[in-house]
Amino acid sequence: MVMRIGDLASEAGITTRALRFYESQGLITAQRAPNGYREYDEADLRLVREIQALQSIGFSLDDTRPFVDCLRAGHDTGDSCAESIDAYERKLADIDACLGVLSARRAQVADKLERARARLAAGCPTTTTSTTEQEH
Amino acid sequence: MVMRIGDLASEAGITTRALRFYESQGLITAQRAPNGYREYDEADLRLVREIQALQSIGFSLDDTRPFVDCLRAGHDTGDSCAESIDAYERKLADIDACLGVLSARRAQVADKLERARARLAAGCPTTTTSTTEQEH
DNA sequence: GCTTGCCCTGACGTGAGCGTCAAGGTCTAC
DNA sequence: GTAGACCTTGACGCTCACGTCAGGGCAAGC
Repeated sequence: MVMRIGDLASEAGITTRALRFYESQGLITAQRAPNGYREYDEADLRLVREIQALQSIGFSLDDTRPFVDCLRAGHDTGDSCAESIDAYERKLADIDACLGVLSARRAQVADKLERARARLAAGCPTTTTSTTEQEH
Repeated sequence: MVMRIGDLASEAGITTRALRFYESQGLITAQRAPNGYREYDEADLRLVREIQALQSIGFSLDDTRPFVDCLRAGHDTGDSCAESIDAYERKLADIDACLGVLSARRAQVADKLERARARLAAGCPTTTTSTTEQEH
């Protein structure tokens, strides 16, 4: 089942521009028809779907490389290779690090918000003009 | 205490380029000496410190605007104004949304990792060549 | 006068993942 | 033969917060 770039794009729910970009990044390749048109098959569709699935859970295109390589090496799933497992672990570590940073930030922002609200509720003066002037 | 851009930069632990950028974004302003040099005072240092503090907890430069405006309006702290409180709340919501997405991703990646490992440990064939061939 | 060190503006580069022209070739149907 | 739908490459645009030149002015010490 030979597809042209537009066919593959609509099958995968992606743009042709994205497909050409993946090719420029070495993630996918294409046969060429005599007229220069790119030609793809189901294996390519699988690759693109793998890329999409990984992207949707936070993988960058570069992160998907081991999975793509694994599939292209003939494995049934992109994560049947040790490199893919490693990539999962690294991503998990990245996410955990990110979660840690975000949680810390959340706490700081929540704290600042609470204090600011408290000051507001207490009617604290927000400008340091002299008190005697204010009472005049 | 008049400072030139290099002085303010080293006081704030920032680059002169960053200061000029803040100015280009309308966050800070500077007096000009007759020779064209920018001149700053302690109030400007406060502004920059506020910007830095907010940046460090995840605020974009644009997000810091209400705080900067609040300080410039004469308030003692950048978060003495209602707009700043709003900004805190929006940021908190952003962070929570981000935390939600990240947690979901974490779960998905962890799940995929676990399954992939299980397949590996179970010695599942990773390529679908015919079984008879494999047993030959 | 010359070096040194500060300052100025303007403008391009960075990274990610494409979007969006521009200018053209190809194939099919009418 | 021509309209329309597809394809090609190339190149700039976008976000963000600056980094990093390039090319030049200003001020002080020797």
